[in-house]
Amino acid sequence: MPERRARKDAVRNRAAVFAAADTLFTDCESPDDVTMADIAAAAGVGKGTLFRAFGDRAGLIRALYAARLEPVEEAVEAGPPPLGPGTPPLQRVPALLDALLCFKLDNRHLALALEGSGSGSPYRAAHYERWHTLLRTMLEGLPGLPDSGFAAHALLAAVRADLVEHLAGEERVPREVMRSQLADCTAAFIGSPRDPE
Amino acid sequence: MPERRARKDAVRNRAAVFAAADTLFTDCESPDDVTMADIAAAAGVGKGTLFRAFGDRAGLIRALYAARLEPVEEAVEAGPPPLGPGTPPLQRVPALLDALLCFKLDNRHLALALEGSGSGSPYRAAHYERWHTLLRTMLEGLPGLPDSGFAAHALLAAVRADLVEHLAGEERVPREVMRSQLADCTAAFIGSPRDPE
DNA sequence: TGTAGAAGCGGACCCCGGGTCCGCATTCTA
DNA sequence: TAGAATGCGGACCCGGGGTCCGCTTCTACA
Repeated sequence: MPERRARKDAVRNRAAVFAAADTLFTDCESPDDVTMADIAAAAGVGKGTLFRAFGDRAGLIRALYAARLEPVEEAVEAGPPPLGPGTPPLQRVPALLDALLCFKLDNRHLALALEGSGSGSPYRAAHYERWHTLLRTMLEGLPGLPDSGFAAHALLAAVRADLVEHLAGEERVPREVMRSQLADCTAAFIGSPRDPE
Repeated sequence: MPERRARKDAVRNRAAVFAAADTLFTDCESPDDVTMADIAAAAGVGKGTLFRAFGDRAGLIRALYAARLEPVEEAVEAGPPPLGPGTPPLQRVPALLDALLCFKLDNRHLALALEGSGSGSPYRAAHYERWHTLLRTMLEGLPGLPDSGFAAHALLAAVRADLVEHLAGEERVPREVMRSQLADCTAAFIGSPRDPE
C-alpha cells in the first residue's frame, strides 16, 4: 500500500500550526478575529502550508476541536460510570449533557468557531451525529418519553456553544450554577430524581 | 420638533429594497448567496441607497425579520387564546413554542440569516429577549420546575432556526410531525398531559 | 555520499463581498 | 423659481479566505 510516510518538515509544520492556532483561539476575544494569516504568522509558516495541511479554515477548526474533544469521547466510550457505557440511562443522560456543557465552557471559542463556521450548520458535523445517536438510543429506553430523535436534538440544543457563551459571558452565570440548572432541566425532562410525591 | 418628513423617493426606494430583499431571501438556496449587491440590483437601486436605508446587512435582515414577525407578536400580545394573554401557562407555553416553530418553518432563510448573521449571536437580538422574558414569566407559575430562566433558554433552543432547517431540509421531517414532536417534548418538560399514574 | 525528483514551502496574488465616498440629481422650502 | 438640503449611485476601498508556482528541502536509491 503505497501510502508514503509524510515528510519530517511537514509533520513539524503541521504541529506548529496546530499549536499556534490552539493558543490563538484560546486567547482571542472572538473566534473570528483570529485570521488564517495570523495563525500562519504565529506558527512561523506560510499561508500555503497552512491550507495544504488542513484544507481550509473549517478543516483546521474541526481538527482542533476533535483533538480537544477526544478525552470526552474516550470517557464516554470506555470510561467509568456515570459517563461510560453500562450506566443506566437515567444517570448517563445527565452525565453526558453535563460533560458536553463543561467541554463547551472549557473551549468556548473553539466551539463557537465550529458551530458558527460560516454556512456549515452544526448539524452536519460528524461528532454531532454521534452524540445525537447515542443520546437517542439512551432515551429510547426511557418510559413516557416522546419521539426520542427530536428529544435528543432538543437536549443537545440546550448546550449549544453560543447559548453557553451567552450565559457565561453576558449573563455571567457561574459555571457551577449553570451545571446545576442544566441538571435540573434534564431531570425535569427525563423525569428522574424529582421525588415522586 | 424638527423631524423633517422623509423625501418621497427615499420612502419609495426603501420599499423597493425591502420587497426585493424579501423575495430574494425567500427564493434563495442559502441566505448567504444573496448578496447586498444582488439586492440593490434587484431593487433597481445603488448600493449606497441600500446601506443608507438600513445601515448594514444585519440591519436589513432585522428589518425584514421584524416585519414578518409582527403578526406573531400581535397574536401573542393581544390575540385570542391559546396564544394571547389570559391563557394559563400550561396551554400558552406550548402554543407559543408551536407558533415560533411554524414561524421559522415559514421563514427559514430569513431566520437562518438572522441567527447566523456573522458574529452577532442570536441571543443579543431584541426579540429573543422578549420571547425569553415572556416564556420565563410563564414558566415561573408552574410547579416543580427548575430555574425558569435557563429552562426558557432551553425551550427556545429547541426551535432554533438551524435545527428547524436541518430537520425540515435534511431529515425531511414533515411539518405536522415536527409540530407534534415539539408539542410532546414541551409536554414532557412542563409536565402537563402525562396522566398521573 | 551524491543525485534525481518528488514532496512541501511560502508569500505574492486573486476574488469576492461588505461598506464608504463624493460629485451629481431630485426634492422640498421660500 | 432659486437655493439649500437631502438623497442617489456606482466607482472604490479594505480585509480575509483561498490559490499558484518558482524555489527549497527532504527522501529514495545507488
